[in-house]
Amino acid sequence: MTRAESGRVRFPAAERREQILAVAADAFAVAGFHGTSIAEVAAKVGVSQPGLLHHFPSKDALILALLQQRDLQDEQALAAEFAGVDASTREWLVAHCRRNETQPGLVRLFTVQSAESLDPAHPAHEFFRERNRRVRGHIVRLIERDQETGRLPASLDPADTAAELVSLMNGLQLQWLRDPSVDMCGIFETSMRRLEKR
Amino acid sequence: MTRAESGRVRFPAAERREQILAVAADAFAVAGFHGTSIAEVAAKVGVSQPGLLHHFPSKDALILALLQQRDLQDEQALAAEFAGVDASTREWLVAHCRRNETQPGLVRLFTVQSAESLDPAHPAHEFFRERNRRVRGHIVRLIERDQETGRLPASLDPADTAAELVSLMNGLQLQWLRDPSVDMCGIFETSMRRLEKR
DNA sequence: GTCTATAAATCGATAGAC
DNA sequence: GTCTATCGATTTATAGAC
Repeated sequence: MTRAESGRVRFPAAERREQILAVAADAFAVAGFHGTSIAEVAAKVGVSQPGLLHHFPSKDALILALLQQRDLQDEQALAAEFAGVDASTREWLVAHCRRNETQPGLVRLFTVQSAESLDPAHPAHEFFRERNRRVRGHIVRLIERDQETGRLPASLDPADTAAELVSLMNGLQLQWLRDPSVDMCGIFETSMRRLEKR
Repeated sequence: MTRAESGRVRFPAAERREQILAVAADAFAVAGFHGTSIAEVAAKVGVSQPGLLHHFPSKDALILALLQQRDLQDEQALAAEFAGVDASTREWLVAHCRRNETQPGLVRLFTVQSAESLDPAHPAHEFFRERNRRVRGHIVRLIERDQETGRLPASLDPADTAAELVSLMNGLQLQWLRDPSVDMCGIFETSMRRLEKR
């Protein structure tokens, strides 16, 4: 294995990018950013390491593109599912959870990277800061609307409750990844119904 | 900087070990296992890299010793605080939280390593599996005792509730590390009081 | 679009002197 | 208990050919 044919199996750039992102998603989800080498990703894709860097200029650019793409995809998929539906906070979050239950790889990617990115030197540090801000803001609005319609008690502090719900969801994901027998969404829904009771 | 004096500033083994563990705790908490090099830890301690490896035979041994020591220390400190006290689940867990609030470095170490150790190849994979099992088991017993004394509703499922409380605590830690303005323990206590009602 | 070749740095770990 | 020296493997990234 050295030369013979070289530059074999060419793909359109867009397609090759998707292949790389798919393999990188698994790798970063399992071993984290520093535990994954782009050479290892390239090998699994079936391309040389410089071949990979032709599509993504650096390792930092790769993981950032990966997280942004997957986050956007997931957000849009769920938004489409709830287009025009007047869902309660519980319905919306439980649906999100059920969706997560079908894609453990994606959950693991974001759980691992979320913790790793606490480091200001991590390439996705700002990405996760902003993402967290956005998610909490969204939930705050859901809660406030539920309070107006009486679906949630007015006594709840929207900001604190949003922080609690995000925390519970993130923590349950970690528990579930470590032990899949944990009823992630069942426990979350039980907790949300307790919130609804006066 | 080369030779001149060499082997300077000797320390008793026990003391040097503690110095190494202290520096390693910060490093692994910030950059994770793969993001930290033992040479970097050694330099901050003021010892050569082989000098460090004299006290811990490998990088794996270092982080494992670190996690076990810190976990044991923390567990004993809190156990001493509650010696002979008949604390409720809420009191016990909130006290744990308040203690955590005073040591963000330790919280960060365990939060980051907990996620990173989802990888079966991580040196602390089994450590965190076992630790999680133990912690949840302990909380299950606290809940069952509170149910017997009527401090918690008998309708709660102890195992699911323990998983929920551990998840909420872990998730809040992540939120708090990312944004220290989050009222980690206040939110946790509010959630626990909601559990007690009804 | 993909490769080979290689640079330049860093990694964990060992050997052996003091 | 600590060091220097060094091995061997691995890392990200670039240069340049096809």
